[in-house]
Amino acid sequence: MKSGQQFLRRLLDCIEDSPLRLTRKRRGLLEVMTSFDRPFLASELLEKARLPTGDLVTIYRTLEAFEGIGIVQRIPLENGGHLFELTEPHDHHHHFVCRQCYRTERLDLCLANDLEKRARRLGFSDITHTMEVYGLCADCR
Amino acid sequence: MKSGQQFLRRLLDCIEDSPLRLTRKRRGLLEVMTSFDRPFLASELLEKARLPTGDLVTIYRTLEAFEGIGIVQRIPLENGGHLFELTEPHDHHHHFVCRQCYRTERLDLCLANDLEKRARRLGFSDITHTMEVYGLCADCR
DNA sequence: ATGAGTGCAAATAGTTTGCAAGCTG
DNA sequence: CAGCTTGCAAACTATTTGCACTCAT
Repeated sequence: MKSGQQFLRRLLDCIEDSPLRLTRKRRGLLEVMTSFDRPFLASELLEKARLPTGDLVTIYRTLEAFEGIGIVQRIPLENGGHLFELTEPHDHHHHFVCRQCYRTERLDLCLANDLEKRARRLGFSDITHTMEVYGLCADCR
Repeated sequence: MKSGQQFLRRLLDCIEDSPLRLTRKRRGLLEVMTSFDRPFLASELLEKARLPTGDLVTIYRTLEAFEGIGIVQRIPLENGGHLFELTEPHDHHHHFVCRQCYRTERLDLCLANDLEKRARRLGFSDITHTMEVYGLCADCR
């Protein structure tokens, strides 16, 4: 529940400023996403959303579209799956993730600059990076 | 082809010092693994190994077992899959990974201490972390 | 009305599980 | 010779693709 209306408003604006179409479904999904108090699984979003109808495929495509305009960030899990997080546009950051309950804490530390510089020096382009910390949170221990 | 015989010898010793059984199959797989000049996919190992017989299941179980005693490291890929790397025992490190050809470069930078300290402060235990840099290598660009 | 978005069915990729048979210490 | 290992078949999870239909602009 990221501070409510103004946040939602900014995200809606962000979609309208993008080439994406603001459909009823997307409006609905966006609203449901703001109601989570933590990053969520695609399946959790589907479950909580079940708008008129709903399909995991649409969830994935929507998340991908939103990720493309920078309002959704993807958090890789140890098993290959992902958590998704609705964020301020292009607010890149990392997380501590409980491998049991999937609760996360924000990790304010990012080596993007250093890593990209090193990667470029090695001849890489189109550089991205991940950095996640997994553990058992106090509640799950 | 990590410097050959002495390396292989150390790994064999490592297995013998572990609770794992040193079977003919494992000996064979270990040898094939040393013949790679870069981290490999489970399927690549199967293909190159095809010892008398061979099965992906056994590849995965062997990799898991070797990972358990610290001579195999797992490199997560963007799509949820993994590369595997035969290393000196417990030689934890990270990588630059080409998302096209899967060639990797070693990344000598690890925040394990800092990250674990922060995680513990947040109440996490059994802490692990990942940090990978993905890009297109010079050859693939 | 044109093309992006959606639902349904089906496919994929990578990995895991169960169980009977084989081999190692 | 007990029990770790292996093979085979099958299941699974998360995600993707193809195609016809629908809806936003």
